[in-house]
Amino acid sequence: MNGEKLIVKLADSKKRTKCKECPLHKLNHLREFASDELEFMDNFKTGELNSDKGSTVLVEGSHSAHLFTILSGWAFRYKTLEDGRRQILNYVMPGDLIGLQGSVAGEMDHSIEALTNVTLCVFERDRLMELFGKFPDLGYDLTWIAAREEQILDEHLLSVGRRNAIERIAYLLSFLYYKVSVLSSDKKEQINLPITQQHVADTLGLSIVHTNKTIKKLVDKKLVKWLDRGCTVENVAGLADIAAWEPDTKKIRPFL
Amino acid sequence: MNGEKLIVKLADSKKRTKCKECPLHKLNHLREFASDELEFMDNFKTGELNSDKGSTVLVEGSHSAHLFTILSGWAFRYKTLEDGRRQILNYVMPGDLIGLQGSVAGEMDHSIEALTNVTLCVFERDRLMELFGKFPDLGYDLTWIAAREEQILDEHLLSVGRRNAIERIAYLLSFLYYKVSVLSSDKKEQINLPITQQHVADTLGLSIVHTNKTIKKLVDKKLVKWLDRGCTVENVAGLADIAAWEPDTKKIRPFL
DNA sequence: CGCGGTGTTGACAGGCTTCAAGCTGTGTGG
DNA sequence: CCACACAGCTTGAAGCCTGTCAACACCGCG
Repeated sequence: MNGEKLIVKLADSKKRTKCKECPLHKLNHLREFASDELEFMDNFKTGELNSDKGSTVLVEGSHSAHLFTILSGWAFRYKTLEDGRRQILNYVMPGDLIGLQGSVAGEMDHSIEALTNVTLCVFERDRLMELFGKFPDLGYDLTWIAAREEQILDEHLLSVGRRNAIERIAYLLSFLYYKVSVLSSDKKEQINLPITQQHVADTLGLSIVHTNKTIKKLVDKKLVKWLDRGCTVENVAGLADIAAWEPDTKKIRPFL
Repeated sequence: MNGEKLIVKLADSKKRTKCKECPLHKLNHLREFASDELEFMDNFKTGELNSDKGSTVLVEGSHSAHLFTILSGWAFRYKTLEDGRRQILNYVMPGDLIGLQGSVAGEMDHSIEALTNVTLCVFERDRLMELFGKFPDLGYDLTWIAAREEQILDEHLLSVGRRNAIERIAYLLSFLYYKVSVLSSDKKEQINLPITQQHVADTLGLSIVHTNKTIKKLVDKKLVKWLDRGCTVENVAGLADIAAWEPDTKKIRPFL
């Protein structure tokens, strides 16, 4: 459990990037916008937000009036029990939407913490109905996004419920590898995951000690390397094999 | 794991209930439809389907062209690993929607099995875009439903990842209790859950033996009774207390 | 320099799984 | 009407996977 800072600052509004110039559009796994959609989004967007590494972006129980899309950086969603036991639910990175539950259910039932410095795109939830009314395609995309998140949670639940320690870790690392890999255009580049072993443990329902010893087995098999505060995947296929898991290869996905 | 029958039969079309006369509207936790919405839904609905207890309603990997709402009966969503280990993801009962993932992602990534005899309402997924176009409110509801399911999966993941055996079982039984309780108007009636200990084990990532021994502890504390193929909850508050869980008390929810 | 976050390792305990056997009730067929 | 099979529930024993406790090494940082 990290010492939780609540440092969230509004970015200089002058630095606000126009949706038209959104760097995420360069990524070829995200669907294209029609020009009127883009115009609406630019208006729907009310600003940007920066969160420092380690800070809490959204707190469980808050009544946030916002929706966010990650522009840069990593974060993770998590819940805790009264006595402090923490369960990481999923990881979010550029192009991912957060806060939909708060917008729809009225209250966040999980928190979000920044793994690295993070820049967020802020949307007004009050205008969500307008989005559904004027741009049915975007409304459909929102449902798509929610259903996709559900699919991922299904897979995580299968892992935590039925895979053993080494299978779980192999699953998580290959899952994250594939999730990040679509974000970098340079395929040669080594992919580094900015997580600690504590994060792995809290994602998979394991203790930190056992996680450490199990990761060591994967390192010995030369499937991954563990560096300071992070790991690099050396053999994804080997990992996916241990986990008996195959990634979703569908390319294009919607985003807001 | 049950011997899987694949008996799914189309109900006699004469028996089709009009959406206007849908028995689910009597339930006061479901939101009301506007009359034009109701008319559209009646048209959107293409028929009804009956599934026998124990049969598989939807199979992982299938490209179903349908969406379903449960009219009566219980079922559960699950995934399996190659070697047969099974993880139950969630339970569905009257008013719940299934098949959204198949509609949105193109392919089901989990299966659904009937716990009791089940009657389903069938919708054409081809007309989903029409729904979003003509009835933004219904589109919003769909997103709401998907986000709500996500919320439940978050809670399950927390349980399986971080709660111990007795907490997990206490959580699951009180969760199911609250989920069913809104369905019966008669509050005095004892609530019976038509699941076996094997289902409990497969939902919570436990072995059947340990599940049995842990349930015995709850029975000894007079929190539940276990009957033949099912259990009755005697003290929900006691269960929720063990699990350190509080149910979502929000009343009204959308449905299709 | 000292401190806190992170990773590493060993010893030990215990929660949970596996194996195995038996019990009960229900349904089916001769 | 009884034999038999089968599904679900119980119970005991043995052992492993995983958690807890404890100590230490490393490193960046105030």
